[in-house]
Amino acid sequence: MKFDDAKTHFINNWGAFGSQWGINKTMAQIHALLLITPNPITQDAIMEALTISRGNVNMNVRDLMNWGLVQKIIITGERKEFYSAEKDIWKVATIITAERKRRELDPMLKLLAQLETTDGDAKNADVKQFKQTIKGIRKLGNHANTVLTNIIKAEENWFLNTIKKIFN
Amino acid sequence: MKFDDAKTHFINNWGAFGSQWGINKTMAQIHALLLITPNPITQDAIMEALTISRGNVNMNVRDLMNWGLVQKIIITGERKEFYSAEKDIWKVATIITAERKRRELDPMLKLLAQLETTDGDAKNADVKQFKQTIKGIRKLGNHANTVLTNIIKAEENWFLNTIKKIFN
DNA sequence: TTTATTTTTCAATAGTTTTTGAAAGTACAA
DNA sequence: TTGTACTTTCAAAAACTATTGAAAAATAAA
Repeated sequence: MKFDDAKTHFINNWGAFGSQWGINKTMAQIHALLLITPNPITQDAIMEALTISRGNVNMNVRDLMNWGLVQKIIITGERKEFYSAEKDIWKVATIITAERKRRELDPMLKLLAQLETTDGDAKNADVKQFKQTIKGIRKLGNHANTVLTNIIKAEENWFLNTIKKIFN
Repeated sequence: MKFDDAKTHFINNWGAFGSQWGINKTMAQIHALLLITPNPITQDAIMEALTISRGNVNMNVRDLMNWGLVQKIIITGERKEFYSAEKDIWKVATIITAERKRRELDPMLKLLAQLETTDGDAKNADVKQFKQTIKGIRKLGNHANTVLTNIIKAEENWFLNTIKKIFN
């Protein structure tokens, strides 16, 4: 496959993939573009590469920065602002994992803990099933929480250790 | 919290949660309703419980059946069809994991394998970064693939063993 | 077979999310 | 300070997704 075709394929598929996961298609595409672009680029370059509007770029780049996946780079002598993505895929995965856990799993566990305190006739079949279901989900959720926390920690430690090695 | 409030809370939050994951809100709500309902219920009961249309129920119940999360139950003497959800949360998680892997991860890995064969000047910085990014994602993807496959297998074996125990 | 009941389909409608682009806001340089 | 280059905002429009409900199809009973 020709390089330019491959690039387009990657960006578009990454966008489609993101949609399935509740991530804005354009955000995923911008992320894909920045992942395969070695040097920081401007908002105008993103606009042109993906043929999308200025506002759209601005909004989604901000979101990517909020996720911690993209950084603004100031280049001395340049008036425009440049953007660059974290390129280490394992670090990217850790950031996304940590962020989704914080935004989704943590609130879910909080809700489930609340729901477990529901009162109601313990002999009623509906109440029984409700309590059992909530308990099951909470157990699974707690398990996921432990696993994810460890993954996140392991990666952070690995990253810190790498940094330490570099500066020793 | 009163039982009925808790029920409503659970169903609505599960729906909102599903939306974040690219799952139709109503589908997630129907699933939640069936999870906490001990006995099989009809489409009419779902319509009434969630105040949604007949067509909507029919469509989303079919989707849930395609996922393998819900079964149609025929009760002798009853004209209507009844529906019931798999209640074992670990089994539910396994089904969802297996299905999402099949629908999303597998095609993604296929694409990445293709993209890795891209030709282009190996000294060009853009080509270099592209290849490196694809390679990184593929490695992570393969890792995820291994982990998920093992989780799915472990759960299936556990389930099979349980079945065997019952019939021995 | 005919009739009654239930399920399924799908075009139309409603609702939601994304995108645009022009105007307002900032920051830099002369 | 004023002008210029650039960034951000946000109301309106477009695109996309979900939902309705009535008609068609399927199924079971009479």
